[in-house]
Amino acid sequence: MLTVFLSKNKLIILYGASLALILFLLKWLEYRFVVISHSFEIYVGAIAVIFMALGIWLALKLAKPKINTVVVEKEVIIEKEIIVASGIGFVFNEKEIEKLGISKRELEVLQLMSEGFSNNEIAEKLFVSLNTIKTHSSKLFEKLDVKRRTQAIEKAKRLSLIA
Amino acid sequence: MLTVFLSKNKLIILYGASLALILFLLKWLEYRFVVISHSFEIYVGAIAVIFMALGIWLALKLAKPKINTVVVEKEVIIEKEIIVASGIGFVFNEKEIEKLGISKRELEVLQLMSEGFSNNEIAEKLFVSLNTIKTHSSKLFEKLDVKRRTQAIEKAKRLSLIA
DNA sequence: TCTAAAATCATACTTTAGTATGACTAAAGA
DNA sequence: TCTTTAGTCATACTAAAGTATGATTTTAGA
Repeated sequence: MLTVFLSKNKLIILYGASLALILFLLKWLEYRFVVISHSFEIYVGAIAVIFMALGIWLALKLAKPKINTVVVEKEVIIEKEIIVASGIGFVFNEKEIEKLGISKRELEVLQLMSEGFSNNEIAEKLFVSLNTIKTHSSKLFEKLDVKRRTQAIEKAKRLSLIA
Repeated sequence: MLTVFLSKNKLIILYGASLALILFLLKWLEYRFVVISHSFEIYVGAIAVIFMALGIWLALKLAKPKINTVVVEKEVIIEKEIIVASGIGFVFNEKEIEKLGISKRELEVLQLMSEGFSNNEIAEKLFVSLNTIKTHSSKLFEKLDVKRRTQAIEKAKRLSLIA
């Protein structure tokens, strides 16, 4: 019971502990700096920096962007190409994506590739390392059974995997 | 000139202004609270909260835009215009091709690039050397004002330079 | 709780891609 | 005829892209 609670709220507990630690640290800093004259600004600045960093960290940690793939299965009589050409909207070929076993992250990379971004630029955009993008693209090429990114783009567009 | 600068850096200026405002506010708060005894904690707490909020706001503002791939399914009625538009024939944007000064050979290379062929494969197909293809593609990138073949493909398709 | 898939990153390496520069030829115009 | 342009090719680079392999960490499911 307790262990379940612990594991389930691991993240929250971690945050609480972090906060407590920081508060303790701040209290200590307060007593250290308050005696030294003209250190008030430094103390306040430190707090500002620490909490801003904490805020940024929290936001980035908690606000994980997820791809909302809304599946609406309806009768589609007309072929994709015609729909695209008529500019009504783009229909992702989710069946094919699933069939090929392409993950969300891989799809993101594929999309950015098709927009002309380099691996480095994609890495920056997704806040991951270059190596990660290379790994993603390699797996992508395997799944798509292609050898190059240009081929991947061509095939992905043809199969309506990406816009 | 100045207005262009202002409009281009609107966001950055806004951030700067916000920061200045907050600093001003904090200074005021400092003088208000510092005289009142035992308000030190309140002041520090306020700073912590404000800067944490600022951090969260900043992170959310600057973080990666969520990719919401929403599948929109609409009832599509087949019409003559749509079928015609759907590609019985592709209309090349010859004006743009001429405007950019792209030669026939370069256009051939561009087309093959977009089909996913490597420089080597293109060279074989056109019965020329790899270096020739590299020269063509380099000139092509200059004329298209791009850095990579994937960008070239994206732009060329967007401008209907190729099918 | 245990596990498998997904995502991350690294190191080391090979292969393509792309740049810079210069040279040669053929064709088309002024 | 002279000049320009397109097309060809080479050498020598630098910069990306892609492969192989292994490791770690999340995340989601059974």
